[in-house]
Amino acid sequence: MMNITFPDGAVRQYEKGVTALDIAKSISEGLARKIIAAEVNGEVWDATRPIENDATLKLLTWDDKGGKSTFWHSSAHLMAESIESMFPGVKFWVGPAVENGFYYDIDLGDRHISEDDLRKLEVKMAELAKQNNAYVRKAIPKAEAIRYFTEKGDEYKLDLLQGLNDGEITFYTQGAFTDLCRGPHLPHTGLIKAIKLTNIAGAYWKGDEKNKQLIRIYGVTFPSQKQLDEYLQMLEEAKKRDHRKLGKELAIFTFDDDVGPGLPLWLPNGTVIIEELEKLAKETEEDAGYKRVVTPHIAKESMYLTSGHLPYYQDSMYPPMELEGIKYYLKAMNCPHHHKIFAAEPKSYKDLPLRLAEYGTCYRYEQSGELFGLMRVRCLHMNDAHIYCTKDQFFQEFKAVNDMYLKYFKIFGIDKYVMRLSLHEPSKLGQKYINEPELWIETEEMVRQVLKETGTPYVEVPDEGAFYGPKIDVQIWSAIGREFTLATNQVDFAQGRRFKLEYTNHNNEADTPLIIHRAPLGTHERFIGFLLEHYAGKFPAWLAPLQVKILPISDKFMDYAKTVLSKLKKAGIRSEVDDRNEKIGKKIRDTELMKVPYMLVIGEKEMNEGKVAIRRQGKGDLGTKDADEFIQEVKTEIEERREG
RNA sequence: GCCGUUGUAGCUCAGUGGUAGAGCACUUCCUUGGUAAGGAAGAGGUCGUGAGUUCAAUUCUCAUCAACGGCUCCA
Repeated sequence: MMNITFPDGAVRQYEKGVTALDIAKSISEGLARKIIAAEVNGEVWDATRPIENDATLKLLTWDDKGGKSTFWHSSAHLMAESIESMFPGVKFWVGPAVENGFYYDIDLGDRHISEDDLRKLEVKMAELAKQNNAYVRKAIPKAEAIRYFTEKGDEYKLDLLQGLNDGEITFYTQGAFTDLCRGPHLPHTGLIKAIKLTNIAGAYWKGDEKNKQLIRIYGVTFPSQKQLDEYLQMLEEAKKRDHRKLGKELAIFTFDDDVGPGLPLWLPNGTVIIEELEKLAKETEEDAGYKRVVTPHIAKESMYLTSGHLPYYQDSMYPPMELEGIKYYLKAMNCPHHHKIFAAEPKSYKDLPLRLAEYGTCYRYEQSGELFGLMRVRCLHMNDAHIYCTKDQFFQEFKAVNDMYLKYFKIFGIDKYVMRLSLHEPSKLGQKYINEPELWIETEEMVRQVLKETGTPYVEVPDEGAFYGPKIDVQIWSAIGREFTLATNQVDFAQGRRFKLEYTNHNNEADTPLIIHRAPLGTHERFIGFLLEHYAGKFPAWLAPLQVKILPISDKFMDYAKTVLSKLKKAGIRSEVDDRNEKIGKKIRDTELMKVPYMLVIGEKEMNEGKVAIRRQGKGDLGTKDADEFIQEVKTEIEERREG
């Protein structure tokens, strides 16, 4: 007998060789039917794998994270089985579970696969699932495994085997399909009740674009049709707040074929938002001791050679224009221009920290397939600034930037993000990263200290730094689940030297400043794209393109409506009168759909009493108020940038 | 850039080898109506672009451009 300890601390005795599924059955049949896998001593195991020694045990169902990923990984095997039956002789790479489902990477040889094939595969999978085939685990000696896949002619699995040690290799078989796999898996295929293959994509082998491209098929499965339906419903809901859809509906931005891909045109409504954001940035930066500067959109090649950007960035810069033998590039970043401003006049330690800010327009030639609405564009307006400081000032300055981030996030109510400390990768010094090993380690530690001492939660990620230093990125997710960097705060110990930036220190010696690059509001493009989704288009009054819409019940009240309008305008509130010949219900509906924060319904009663009937978007009728009182309240709400 | 899908009116989308339709939006008229769609009439498209097959192409084929879903990449 052996002791099995459960999550609640209870200990029960079982025969050696018992499985988690047996244990579940001993508790209840209902539970046993739901078991997907088990955590044995903290490791996820097959529910059907015998337990031979004392262990802690947690039974995993669909509701556990480990349960879902096991379910989806097993689904990937089931999909592979149906693919192999439809396309005999295909070769498989890997088929992991992902955040929402699973995929399998496949080499189809010369064959093609279409959306229609996915529907056929779904049918085949459902048919195979119904056979309730067990997933059978088998330990295999390495030599035998190599023999198996050599006979099968599958070089991908042989490549995988190279990295594995003899004694740790297992095969899993369900039905007619056998795969090299660490597991774990479901007890049997019958648990997979609802199947949706979502899309076909190309994926480079081992994620390297120099390698052959495999076909990746994504899918998602559930233990019941109801859960699949709910999931698909949720995806539909998410699409409703996609910034590309809202951007069109609310007339925020547009693209035009003649202007070019990735070059957004900001419509009047979007421009209002841009200007409000710039106003916020300018106020905040003024308070924080920044100086504003303005720089040209182009510069000579020599500057980007000095900065070192050219060898790293050339592929994502628009090609140069050449005049009189000199190459000019559209700027892809503002830093070098700002460095030149620093260098324009001799500096003393008394001038530091020097903080230069600009909403800089940059152009980056992103690959066509990478463009994505406003989130990934080729023309961007960056909330940029560079802080030049001494090493002694660094902590204070970096912390102040961090505080500015948090202040902004509070204003916008941004709470779903991850701060990511991006570090260098020592093996790539001199290639992806500037070859200054000591400085990397030193500055990375300083940044880490700021995060720790300010109690900012963060994750560390190697091999994500900028080429000139470590950085903190703020990661967010779009409505459809794609991850983006919203804002960035970077250390730069390289460009100061490259540009020979110097200041005279206390000892009358020349010294090189440290540089902080920071963009708390990222770019207008990505930030507004994010805000559209964050607010689902319902901007707080201070950001709303139109803040108040006056809705006269009939044109008899038009004169009074115009009186109210002129008062609103005088108070600096963006407002309009709906003077269309429509019924009030229609005017309200249209204004609600345009997500205007305040509607003023005006009829005979309001006109006679000098009042306005207030309706708040999404909240309905708020009753009547004296017109002047309403104006004062809205004005305050806007000035305080309240969320509403 | 690569793999896959799509491209019809301002928007959302039907449809067809014999040069096109709906709803909303728009214009005009009727209606002056109190908190999410009043009624009628009208106007609007060389069916993304270029070539090919055909007596005939928006429809079939190819190329190209753009968008979308991924990969790679990134603020």
